[in-house]
Amino acid sequence: MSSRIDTKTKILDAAEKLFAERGFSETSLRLITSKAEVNLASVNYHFGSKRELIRAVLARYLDLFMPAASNAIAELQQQHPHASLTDIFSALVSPLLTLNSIRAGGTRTFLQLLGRGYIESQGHLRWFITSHYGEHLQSFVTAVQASVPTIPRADIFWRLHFTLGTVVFTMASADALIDIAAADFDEKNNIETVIRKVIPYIASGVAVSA
Amino acid sequence: MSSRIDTKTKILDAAEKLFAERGFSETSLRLITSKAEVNLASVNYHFGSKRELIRAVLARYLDLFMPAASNAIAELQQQHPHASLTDIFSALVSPLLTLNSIRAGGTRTFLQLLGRGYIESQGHLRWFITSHYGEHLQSFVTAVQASVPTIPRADIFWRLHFTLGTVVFTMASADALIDIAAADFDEKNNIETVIRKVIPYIASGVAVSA
DNA sequence: GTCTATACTTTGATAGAC
DNA sequence: GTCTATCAAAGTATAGAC
Repeated sequence: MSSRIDTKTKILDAAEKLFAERGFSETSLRLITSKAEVNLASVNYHFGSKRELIRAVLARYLDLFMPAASNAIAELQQQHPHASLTDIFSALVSPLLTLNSIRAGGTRTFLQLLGRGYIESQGHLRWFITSHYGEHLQSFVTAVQASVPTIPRADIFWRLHFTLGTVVFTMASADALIDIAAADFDEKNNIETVIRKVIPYIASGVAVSA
Repeated sequence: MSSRIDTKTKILDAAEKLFAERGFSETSLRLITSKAEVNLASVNYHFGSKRELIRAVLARYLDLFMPAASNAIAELQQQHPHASLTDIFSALVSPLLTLNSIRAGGTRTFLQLLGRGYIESQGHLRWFITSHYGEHLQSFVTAVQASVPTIPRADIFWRLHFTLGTVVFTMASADALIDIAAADFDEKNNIETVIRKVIPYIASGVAVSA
């Protein structure tokens, strides 16, 4: 019985599925609460607003992914003190794919939500992530800096944001791109093959000598 | 007197300014029509819907930029039959900056609108652009393919979409990034310096041998 | 052909009873 | 914690004036 799950979780589960499928603005609270079989007003009671609900949906994934990611970076640095950029980016793949064991399609859902959220939210999500997961992010940035010591810090700042854009945009439109690649080039892709394609692109861009 | 401008243009001017400042979903039609000093219903009369208005605002820029861009590519290919990827991307800078002569801050406004629109619109804008400006896009893709003949077509497809993500996301958040770079690295940037930073990144990523 | 007044529908949010 | 009722704001649609 789904009624054994508490209301808050029922809302999060329904919202996550609908947000990933339809985007945030196209998903009404009434649709979420009807799918979740809870009362409309319970969203406001448990989360305060739709914006906070979006954050909460993402936080469930970020709370798993961020520590796993910075652990993976730390392990990499222990075993390979001079890890390459490609090594660093590749180290994030396993924590990403682990999300599939939490929920079916977890990796895809998380990256789509992150992509859509990062842009639709007009900077609110950027603030939320940097303030809540700043330490994890910093360990990643430090690892990148160590791997390309000749690149000025300011350049690394810009290029990591270029990289964020590449990843976030690609993941937000991953379904459409996979369909197009299948139709035009007869390629069978999934979220993991797309991740594997993007790593050489971003590693090359971050390391380029201007 | 602003009343000498026709209603359609008054709506487009007001909408463009507000969309670039606040984003699409944060800008109501009532705000647009009150700034434009026209009746609310005139948006529906002239454009049919808010979505169509967004398209029309972008189309004013795309109608200028797309032919200018494909002309610039054609000229480059005549003068440098073996132009590099960096040459090709750099050739787009001048058409972009020309938009500043149409309207103050035209380049910045266009790229922000394109960035925000491309993601918020859930694929509708992708369809609109490829169907209305497909020939111009194709001449660009062909030039890229010629400059990196050893890269498979499918890889170029993916990497050009990675590039689109990089550019679109960066431009959509350009104001915030410029502010952060000023605070953290004492850098003074504007939209042109950001464009100059992104070119080596994307040129390197598209050309990388996987 | 254009424009305006007005009303319809959906949405996020909230107050108050239980 | 949950529910009903209700609100204000937003996108949309239409009838009718000019």
